[in-house]
Amino acid sequence: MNEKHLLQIRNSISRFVKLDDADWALLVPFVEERKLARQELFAKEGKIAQDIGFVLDGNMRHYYTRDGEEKTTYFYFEGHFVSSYISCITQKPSELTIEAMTECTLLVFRYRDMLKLYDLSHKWERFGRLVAEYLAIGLEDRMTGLLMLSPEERYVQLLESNKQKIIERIPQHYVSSYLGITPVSLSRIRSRMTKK
Amino acid sequence: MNEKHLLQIRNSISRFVKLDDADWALLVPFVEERKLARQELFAKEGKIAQDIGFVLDGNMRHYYTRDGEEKTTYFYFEGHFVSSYISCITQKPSELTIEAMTECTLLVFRYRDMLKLYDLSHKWERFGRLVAEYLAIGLEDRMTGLLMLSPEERYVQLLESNKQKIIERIPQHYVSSYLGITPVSLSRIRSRMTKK
DNA sequence: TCTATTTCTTATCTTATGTTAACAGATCGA
DNA sequence: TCGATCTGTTAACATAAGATAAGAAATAGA
Repeated sequence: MNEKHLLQIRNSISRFVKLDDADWALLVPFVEERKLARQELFAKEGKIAQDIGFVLDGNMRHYYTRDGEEKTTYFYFEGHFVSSYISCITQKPSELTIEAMTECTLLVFRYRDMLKLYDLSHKWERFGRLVAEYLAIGLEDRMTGLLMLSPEERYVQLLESNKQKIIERIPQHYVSSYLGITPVSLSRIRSRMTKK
Repeated sequence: MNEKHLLQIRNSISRFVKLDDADWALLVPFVEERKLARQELFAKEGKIAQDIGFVLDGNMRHYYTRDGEEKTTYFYFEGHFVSSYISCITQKPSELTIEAMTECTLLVFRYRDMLKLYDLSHKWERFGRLVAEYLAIGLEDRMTGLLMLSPEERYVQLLESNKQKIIERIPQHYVSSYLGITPVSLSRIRSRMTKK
């Protein structure tokens, strides 16, 4: 196991809770490295998700399928966790699919092992709470944007946010899906904005 | 303190974690009953939220203000918790206001007391995790509806959900706000549907 | 009870979005 | 390298939503 990679995930976890070596040692045995080829899936609609990933390198997206069409609603970049988290915590079949958009390197552990840590350790339980809270904060923010802003305002908000990677590295028809509009409509919004 | 009311909140908490009497005794001293008049506020935009409420009786709504207009995005009914939760956990000023739509009876405790319980007890920490996960599940569901469904489909989904109370007891212009559309547009959707 | 306010519907007009299609340019993979 | 695929733009048309206003019905509160 690559020590440098382990250090990266440890640092990311430490943003939620301060881990001493003993806490950390509880997780390490469960972590393994995994490579995904472009277009390979990390989670699949209809299957109960088991894995939590940490992106060391590459980009991923998740999408829902509706009327045979893929609606991409989230992106994952290096240094962030990736999972069909709702499926993990509910233990119901995932409604979303997670796909590698580029070749990816991940560190992966199983959610059921995380549950063991929750049982073993108050500190890991706290980590679980803080992760869920972090997720809720992001979702709330996203939802209020959808309820209160026009598509054009949402695009401007995305431009002005700290999510430049989405604009820079993601094909536009996925970005439009993220904003809840069609690719054609996003193209028009962009063209209207440059004319001003 | 009304024992019957305490039992109600204890039962609601027990849906997340099984509490023995000792666990329960940790929270009880912090709980007090509060009445709100119609239109009285439970949380206010710009203020850091401190309180977690449990609705014993009455209806509440929360709204965001934008361009001087109130956008109502959530409702609270008897038997459910009410809070500007994001403001509590981030300790940043609330972006939303919570208002009693009818006269309300609540049980209330402070979030900072809940944080004490998190520190004291692994089991209460777990409760915090499960509550945050529950919140995330609800938000994810709401968000995907907004991204993937048309306003009309969202209205149908609401009709078919277990949220009938929203349709039955809430003025239509608040429901339209919850769906992310104008009252006029909701009225048209309803009229289109009855003609079919 | 009576009045003021709130709630809901309907109409008109404007505008943005969805849909479909055509095309050009970029990128991928053999 | 070359052809196939992917990506983004633009156009034309249909449709639905937003804005505004007017009026009817329901409700609240004195």
